[in-house]
Amino acid sequence: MQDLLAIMLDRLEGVSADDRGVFAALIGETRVVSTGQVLVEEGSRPLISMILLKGLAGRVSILSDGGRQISGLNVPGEFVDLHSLLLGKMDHSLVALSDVAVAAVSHADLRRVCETRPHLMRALWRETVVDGAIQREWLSALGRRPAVGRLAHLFCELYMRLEAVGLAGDYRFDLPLTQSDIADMVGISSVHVNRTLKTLRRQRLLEWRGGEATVQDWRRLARIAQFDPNYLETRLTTSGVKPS
Amino acid sequence: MQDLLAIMLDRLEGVSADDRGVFAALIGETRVVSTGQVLVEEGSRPLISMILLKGLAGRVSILSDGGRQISGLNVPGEFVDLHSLLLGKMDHSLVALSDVAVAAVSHADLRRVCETRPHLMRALWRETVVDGAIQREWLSALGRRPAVGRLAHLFCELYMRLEAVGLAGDYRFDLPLTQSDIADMVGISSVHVNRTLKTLRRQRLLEWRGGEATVQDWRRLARIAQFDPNYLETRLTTSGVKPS
DNA sequence: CGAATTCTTGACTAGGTTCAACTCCGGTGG
DNA sequence: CCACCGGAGTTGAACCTAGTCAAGAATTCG
Repeated sequence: MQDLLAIMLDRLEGVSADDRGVFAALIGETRVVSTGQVLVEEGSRPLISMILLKGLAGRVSILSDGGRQISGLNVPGEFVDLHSLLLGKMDHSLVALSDVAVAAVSHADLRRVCETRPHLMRALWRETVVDGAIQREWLSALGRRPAVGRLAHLFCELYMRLEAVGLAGDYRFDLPLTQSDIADMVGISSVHVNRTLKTLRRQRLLEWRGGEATVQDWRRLARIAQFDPNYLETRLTTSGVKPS
Repeated sequence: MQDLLAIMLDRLEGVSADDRGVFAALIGETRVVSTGQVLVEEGSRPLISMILLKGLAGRVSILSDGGRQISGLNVPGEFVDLHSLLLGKMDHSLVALSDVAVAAVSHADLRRVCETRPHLMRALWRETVVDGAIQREWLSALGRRPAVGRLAHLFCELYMRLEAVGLAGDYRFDLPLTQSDIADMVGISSVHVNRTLKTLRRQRLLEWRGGEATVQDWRRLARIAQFDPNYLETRLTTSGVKPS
């Protein structure tokens, strides 16, 4: 968990060791939250932002007809709600999709430090912008890919993001979510997620059982997904090997 | 067009008159671009960012199967590609969806000014974050709303965004796009856009002909859209009346 | 005025939803 | 230790929303 903080710090681009130290000193208490709990409530006005150290957190919007959309997923080493530093009210909730650990940074501290450390501010800005790039890719998935493509794409993306922080390798990673969670990310029904996973399994592209996912054929999976890692590359510069 | 620059400057939050002046001085030549032309190419590494002064610009991603997704739309008074200041390669293209005018700001200038003017940098950061909030809302639309809801939502959003910069009022606004453009924004086929618009027209909720849109019944349209303006509010503080 | 988009509509198809039942699993308490 | 419980996963059948293909009407543009 501590190494994830290190990875996160390491990823801040163009920040001097000095600035990095100052930022590291702002990171507060670690909090552990269990599956299903709300980290930040829609409509609230947070005074802190959180760095995810363990588990998976999702951005959840509830529509007025009861529909649930998960508009983003965070993996360890990422800020979950850095944007709340700039925005007033939260336009969505943040929910622990698995058991989670987070570290808090107060907005007051962040603001103060940003005043005098432009490179640090820039690096934080960049984090939110990378987030945006991922969101755009999700938009293309929801708008223009069929169910198989959406699932395939999600698994490709998750593999690369987790691999970049050392939580995946050898085409395997933990994914302690329910099929309903996935359904709400890719915008299809949970029943259809189930059926679609079955076809991926039958084609020996992807296994996902007991919370562990295995990509059996990256090449073909990426093709079905129309996966182009370009949008992630920016964040993967610290990473080692990437799948081809 | 000049007033749009003024509006844009005015919207930068928490920026002193001094900083505002410095920023205004960076704004360069105006360029006019006609419908369908590419403003920024996917894969390029821009050295400038552009402020939209007139017309509509779209973020366009082309999938490897030829599908087109428009993952965002800019209205006058917004930066179209401010995020390119932080990211390396463009992960999508920017296209003039109508005849357009843009003003350029060089990245070198922006970087220089950001070094010494944290409040200005913060305001720019905020612009990109508001952009992200809109993207999230689009995600919910694509993931969890049926075709009518998506169209209704898009028209509600556009009305409010245009109204905020004085380009809409009295429930009318110019929308010089094709039905295909809309189709690629909301992730349905253009044929279905056509049919869906027809039902909205028949229900006397929305008219859109000859490039001009009229919301005939805001209340009901917003209900169908499950439109909650919360996510835009942040940007509407400068605006006058808002629809109820 | 002619050509090219764009819009409109119909008929058919396909992908995904819904509802409902049944299974599988981990946990919990008797 | 086992019986029970609840949540998650699996499957089938009927239905429906939206996609595709194709052709004709209406606009726009040169």
